[in-house]
Parts: sequence; C-alpha cells; structure tokens
Amino acid sequence: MTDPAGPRATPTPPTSAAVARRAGVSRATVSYVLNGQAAGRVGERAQARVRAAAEELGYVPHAAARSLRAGRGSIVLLAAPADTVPVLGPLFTRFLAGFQTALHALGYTGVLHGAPTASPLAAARAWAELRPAAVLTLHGPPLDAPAVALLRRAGTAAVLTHGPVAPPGAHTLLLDQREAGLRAGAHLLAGGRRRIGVVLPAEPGLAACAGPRLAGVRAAAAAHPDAEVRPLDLALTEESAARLAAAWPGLGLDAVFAYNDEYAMLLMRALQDAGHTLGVRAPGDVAVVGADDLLLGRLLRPRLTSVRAEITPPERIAGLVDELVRGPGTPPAVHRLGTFRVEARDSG
Amino acid sequence: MTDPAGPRATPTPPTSAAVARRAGVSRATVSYVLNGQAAGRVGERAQARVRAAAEELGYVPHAAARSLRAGRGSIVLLAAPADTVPVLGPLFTRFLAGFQTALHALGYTGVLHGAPTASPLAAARAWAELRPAAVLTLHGPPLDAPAVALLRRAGTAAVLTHGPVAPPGAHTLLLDQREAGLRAGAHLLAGGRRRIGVVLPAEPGLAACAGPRLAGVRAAAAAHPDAEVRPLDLALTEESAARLAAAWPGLGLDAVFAYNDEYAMLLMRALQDAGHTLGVRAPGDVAVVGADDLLLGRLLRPRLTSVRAEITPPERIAGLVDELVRGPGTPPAVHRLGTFRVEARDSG
DNA sequence: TTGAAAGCGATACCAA
DNA sequence: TTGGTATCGCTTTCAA
Repeated sequence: MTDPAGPRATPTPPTSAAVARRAGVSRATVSYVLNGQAAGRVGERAQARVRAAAEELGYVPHAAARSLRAGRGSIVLLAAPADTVPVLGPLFTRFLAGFQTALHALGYTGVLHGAPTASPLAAARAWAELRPAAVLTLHGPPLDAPAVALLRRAGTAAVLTHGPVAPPGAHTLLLDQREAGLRAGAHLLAGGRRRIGVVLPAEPGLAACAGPRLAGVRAAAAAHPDAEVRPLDLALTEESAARLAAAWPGLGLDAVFAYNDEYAMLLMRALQDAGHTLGVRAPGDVAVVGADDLLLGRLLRPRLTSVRAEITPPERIAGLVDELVRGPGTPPAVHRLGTFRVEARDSG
Repeated sequence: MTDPAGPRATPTPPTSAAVARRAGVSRATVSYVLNGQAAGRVGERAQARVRAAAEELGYVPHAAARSLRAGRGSIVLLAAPADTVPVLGPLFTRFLAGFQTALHALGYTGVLHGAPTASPLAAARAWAELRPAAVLTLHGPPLDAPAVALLRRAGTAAVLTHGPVAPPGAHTLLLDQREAGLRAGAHLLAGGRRRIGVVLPAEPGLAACAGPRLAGVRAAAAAHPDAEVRPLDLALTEESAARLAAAWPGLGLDAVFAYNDEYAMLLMRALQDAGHTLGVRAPGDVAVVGADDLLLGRLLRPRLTSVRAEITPPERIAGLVDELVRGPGTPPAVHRLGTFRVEARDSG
C-alpha cells in the first residue's frame, strides 16, 4: 500500500541525534565528522559509520540551529525592491547569477529578497530577522541611516548600499548613474549637438536612476555655454512615444539621451513613423543615445549608440563581502561597482 | 570621539531577554505582546512598556530561533539555477516580483535562490538546510525523485516543480512548453506554411525549453501529412545568424519558429541583410514567429508575430502554496502556471 | 578517542 | 495576569 503522496514529510526530520543513534556514537562525534573536525579525534571506523548513517537517513543539517549556535548566519541578502527587478534587465540578472555562484564558493548562501516595502526601515527590519552576514542593495531606494543602524545592531557584519553616498556604518557600492548621463552628454556634445533631450521614464522605480542620469547630462552641458538640456516624459508604450514624437518639432532638439535602449528604440521608431509628416529624420536631425547596450540595439537599424555599464566581476564583489564579514571593524569605504562607457554606433 | 565605522554592530544584538529586562517583565510576556497573543493575558501598562523597550533597543526577532522552536520556517524558496536566470527575461522577473509581494502578505519570506547546480540532489541539499516551508522550481532542470524525497524528509511541506511531470511527492507547476510549439506550429500551418524550421538555441540552459517547443511544433505538424519540421541551430550572435541565413536557400523552408523574440529578430534581420543576394524575402518567403512577446517585437518592422505566455496571477500561486503548507497531506496535483497564445502581427 | 552537557533565542505549557 | 522552564537542533568545551 503505497502512500499516494509519495515519500511523506516525516513528522520529525532526521536530526544529528538520529544519526548518532544509528551510528552508535554521540551527537558530538557526528558533528565533528560532518564538519571535517574529526582528524585525530574520531576513529576511522566511527567516521565511516557516521557518514553511512547520515547518508541513509538523508540527514541535512539545520541551518537555523547552526547559525543560532554559531551566533552568525551565512546568508548574504541581495535586496532589490520587487517592483523594480523586472526593469533592471539582463545586466542585473547576469550579475546576480555570477554573484550567487561566487558566494557559494565562499561558503555563503546568496539570496535575492525582493522587498515589498514602504519604508527602508521596514525593509531593514524584515531583512534583519534573517540575521544575514551581509546585506547589499543594488537598486531602488538606498538604505537610510536608521535602516543601516538597525541592521548593524542586529549583527549584520557588512552593509553595502548603492547610491552616491551611504549613511554612516554602511559601505558604498558605487555605480554612479550620473556618470552614464555624463558620458552620453559628452558624446553628444562632442558630436556637435547642443539641444539635448533627456528621457525621464514614467515607469515607477526608475526615477532613482533617471534623476542622476539627467544630472549627469546637465553636468556635461555645463561645459558648453550654448548647450541646453531638456527633460522629456515618456512611458514605455507606443501611444506615449507617438505623443512625444508629435510634439517633437516644437521642441527643437537635435539629440536625445533616452535613458535606456528600449526607450531609445521606442522613441526612434515613433520619430521614424511620424517623421514623414513632421519633417524630422532620426538619426539625421536628432541623434539618439540609449543605455545598457541591449541586444536589440545592435539588431535594429540604424544600430543604436548606447551607454554601457562595465560591471565589476561578481567574484570581486563576493570577495569583498567575505573580507568585510570576516573583518567587521573595517571602516566604511566606497567600492566601485562599475563604470560607464559609450558604445558608439549609427544612431548618434 | 565618534566611531569612524558609525553605529557599530553590537557584540550581542538585542534579544527578547534584553527587552524583558528593560521592560521589567519576563521573556514570556515579551513574546506574547510582540506576537499579538497578549489579549486578556498581559496588562495594558505592561504591553506599552514592552513595546517601548523593543522600540528603543531596536529589537528584531531572530528568525532562526523562532523557526527552530516552531519546527517550521517561513521561507519560501524560489529555485532557479543561477546560470539561467538571465535568459528568462522580464516574464520571469515580473512574476517573481508579484509572487514575493503576495507571499509577504501571507506571512512568508519569498526568496530567490540561484542554485550552483551540479545535480538536482546537491541543490536540494543546499535548499533543505534552510528548512523552507516550500520549494518551487520554475525553470532549469526539474527536481528528480531523490531530490524531492530529500526535501520532504527535511520537512518541506510543499514541493512544487515545473515540467511536464513531477516525481512522486511533488506538485506540478505546468507551463507546458510543448504548448508554445503547438500554438506556433498550428498558426503557421493555418497560414498555409508547410516547411517549418524550429530554432534550437545554442545557449546552455535553454535546452529544457527548446526541446518541448520543438516537440510541440512536431505535434502540430503531425496533423498535416505534407508538413515538415526541421530543427535549426542558432546562437545569439550576428555571426551565427549570418551563417544560418547564408545556408537558407538550401533549406527550402517557408516558415520558422524562432524560440524567442530575440532569436526571431536576430534571424529575421540576418535574412533581410542577406536577402538581396540570396533572393529570400522575410517575411514574404518565410514567415517568422517568435515567443515571449517582448517589446522589441512590436518595435521591429515588420512587427513580430509572437507566442505569448499568459501567466497565472502570482497571488493565486502564492495562495496555493499557503494552502499546501497548511495542509501538508494534500495529494500532489497538477497546477497550471499559465497557457500560451499567439499574438499575430506582421511577420507571420 | 568519545561522551555529557551547556547554551544560542524564541515560544508555549504549566504553575503561581 | 504573570513568571519559570523545557524545548527545538546544533556546536563546542570540558571531563572521562
């Protein structure tokens, strides 16, 4: 009579005590053997018996109990507000993949926690419950001072947050979005453009990147007395793009930094579609620069000029985290997460 | 003399005992108050003192201790092999975002764990250490029987795995990739196409989807005695696409299901670029169908016909997980994660 | 070479 | 209405 539910969840999962009983040794011995501390302490025969018993029972150590006893957990929390994860794109997910693998190699469990969070403090509280060894934020609203203080009080050895400046006690992971705008602006200005539009996405959650990018373009323009920068609202829909395209002649712009390759393509396409009636040619009359260097930018015609982030290898960041966790006294510093450069192609 | 490291990690984070001392009550009382079990047990004044003390100390309960005591954790593990996360695209990340929010509302902590996956069993072991309330796999190699058995023995109340068929003890989350191929094939056949190429991505990690999709197209073609299906290898590079395009006249195909909008776009572009010399017009001579309904498919000209997954609302899946966790006896069943339909546009 | 036992933090039973 | 206390699973010190 087989159980229709298959192998059922045991009322009590096997513990190290169960392994000890089965192997005929004490729980201490089991612990030594299974953690590689058995050299010179436990006999060969006993070791073999313990390993066999663990195998047969399907024993898996209880991470919670272990970290409770050890006083420190091995979870590294990658925090990203749930509602912004989708828009981060392949750049973020690729980093994430490499980072988790690297952390695993160092003995940590990297975990992505999408915070459904009103305030940074509420998010920090939720994270602190897990007593993570480290917390990193890469996107969304950066941690503020109270949030950092809470995490540190909860024993988080390393707190790293993105953004231009970190609150006291937190390290900074710098992927300066201003730089993206700066590079795009400088590129366009070097190409002789002077009246630059900057797309501000209407989508929520992108404002955190969009603001600094705009500021970067402004900074680049400051060097040219005759340059002008104008923000443009755009949602990721064809209707919104058509509206913006229709208004284009009145704006008198000769270039646009479109926040992102997708927005860039959307806008460029709308300008092309409406171009005949408006007398605007893209990219002839208006240079278009995107960002993130997505595949689509290379496939569409004209090929899209794009600002690309060159991210620090995930292994390096993982190594940094490990260092900080092991030396919790390390004074906060700024760590570059990457830099930006322009991949010049046909659109501008 | 302020500490340059800012608020330092306390040697010992505040515990419920600390709160109890500060409030002048016992640990039990603290527990009652902070868990809403205080009604009719603890006096108003004591409650207020406890809450104040917790606030002042920045007390955050220790999830490990709690789940150790409770016997079950509140973590819901979303397992996705790290190396395939990047290729899942916005569809997956959007689902993830909604799912984590929904889980949070139900009192769970949804967490994405990119498995450094040698074998399903090794991955399962890593997950089991966290004693999650539930484990879901949505992509990559599905769990096999030993992996499921391990998780269940470790007390995981609900194990849900994707793929056509689940091992004993696991529920099935069905997003049948065969259906994608079936719909694409049926659409092309209905349009009069008979010699259908099916792109098999060279990128690792996609084979799990690609195989069933090909099988689906074959199934659709089985209804037409004169239909023919031919697999095509393609990597996500312009070189690979150019090679395939150059070989195109010899293949004699009048349609292609390109796995994905990106591959579709890449191939269509290559065919257009090489079309003049080859005498092949896309989409005239060859209909192109993509999948995932990415934005770029709508921006491209001609607009790309695409097979789109309509995913079950994440709240529903979260509710299902909650149900299964609370009724661990529930016999395994198949739960649809979504269905596919064709979004017909200009390319086929 | 092995075992007994303390204790990590939170909870819930039972007694007061 | 409250407090003492056993307990969850594991590690580690100390004693045998």
